Amino acid sequence: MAKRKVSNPLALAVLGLLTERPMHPYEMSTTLRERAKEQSIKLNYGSLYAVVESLHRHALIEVQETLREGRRPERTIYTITDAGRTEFVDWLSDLLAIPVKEYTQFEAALSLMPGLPPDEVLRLVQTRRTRLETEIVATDAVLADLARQKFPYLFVIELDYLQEIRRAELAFVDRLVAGIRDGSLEGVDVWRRAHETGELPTEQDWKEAEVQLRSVD
Amino acid sequence: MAKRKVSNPLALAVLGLLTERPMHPYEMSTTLRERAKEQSIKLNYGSLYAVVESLHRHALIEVQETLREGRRPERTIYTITDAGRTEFVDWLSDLLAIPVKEYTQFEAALSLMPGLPPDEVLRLVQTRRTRLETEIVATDAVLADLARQKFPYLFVIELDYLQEIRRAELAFVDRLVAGIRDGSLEGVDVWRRAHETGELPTEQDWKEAEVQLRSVD
DNA sequence: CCACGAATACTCTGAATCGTATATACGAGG
DNA sequence: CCTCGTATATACGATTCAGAGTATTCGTGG
Repeated sequence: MAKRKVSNPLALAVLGLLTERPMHPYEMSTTLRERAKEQSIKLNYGSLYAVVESLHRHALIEVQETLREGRRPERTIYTITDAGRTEFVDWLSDLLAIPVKEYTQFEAALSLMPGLPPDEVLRLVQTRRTRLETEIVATDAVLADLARQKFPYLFVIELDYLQEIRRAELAFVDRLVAGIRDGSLEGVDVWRRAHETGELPTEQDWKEAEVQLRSVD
Repeated sequence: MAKRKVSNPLALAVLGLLTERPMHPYEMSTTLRERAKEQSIKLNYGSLYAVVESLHRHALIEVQETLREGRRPERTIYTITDAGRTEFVDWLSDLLAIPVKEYTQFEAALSLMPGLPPDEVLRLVQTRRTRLETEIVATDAVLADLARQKFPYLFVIELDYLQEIRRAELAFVDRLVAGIRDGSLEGVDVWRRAHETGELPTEQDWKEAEVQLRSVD
């Protein structure tokens, strides 16, 4: 997976849009919004204009024309170049075929979780559980509505993916809640005691785990 | 979830470490590495020093002493302040209790997927499937090894979470593969034809879907 | 039919973040 | 003696972000 000149996924979306037809940046942003791609691709003006400029610098897109209606700011309309089309296909293919490690906030939180006492964590993840479930139900309703309207599922498949992931997280959280509650989570006792007495896994313990852990990278 | 003065999760990890004992930045980085937290929290020098400086600016940590051994670069040893301890607990609690939307590359790719023809996508996600499975098996082996050594699962719980998520993705990919292959994926026909004739969902179609989709935000 | 607040259509800025390269010291191994 | 690996950072350009700033146009209630 070679390094890309422009690496923001928003740039991939821009290339995708320009594959359909020429557009100016603001139109890209509204189109993405309309199609709910904002859900899956982070969009903000600052980034959009920067990304477009960068694509232009790297000759993946080019200016078709710039025009002005009334006294509004100029609009610069871009088209995609052949290099751009190639990059789009190549990049998208990579993303589909090669899993890349992503860092989520929750993962970070889990790895620092022992910094809070178990009963506190229990309360917190129970809250998370509730919220997750609410989100899942809401999105399910939307998907059902769309299905009723015969809107092709294919174009909102990323929502379905999201749901699958959320459900998995929900399952994980449920296990965690149960594990803390009934003490079946291996290590809760140590954990609880640590927050009473201050005892934590020693550097020695880590040394012994390190060999295995290293291989995860 | 109020905005934090320092928002990089690496900063949370730094606070966590300084809760245990005073450290200098380089030691933080090696400790995180040793504990495989690098797996779950993105770490690079540039960010680490910047983040420490920022924490310092905001009085969440303070300099304990700076010392020099021989003619090596100086080491600046930091301690956590009361404000820092509070921030740590507060921030970590937030992350555990409140699900936040994260944008993954694969989600972006899925949402742009119709830009490639279905049979190409089939090939690509099959590749992904294989790689995912390999990763899952490898990490399972590591976890099993650690269990055999009686290393407390609690301290690598984030790996277990990762696995759960990966398995969910695998299940999703499997459904996708099957759906394209046997045509049961709603819309494949339209999709395939689009890549032969250029027909895509109209702006009108999107307009109709928009009401529902908007509510997902 | 007009005023004025809301929405539309953009641009700009400063700060945070990233990746990567570099400086420099020291100890160990060949 | 030379080279590597570990130790302890700093430098720096490019990217990314959040949100403020600035015009225009639209919608609506008086």
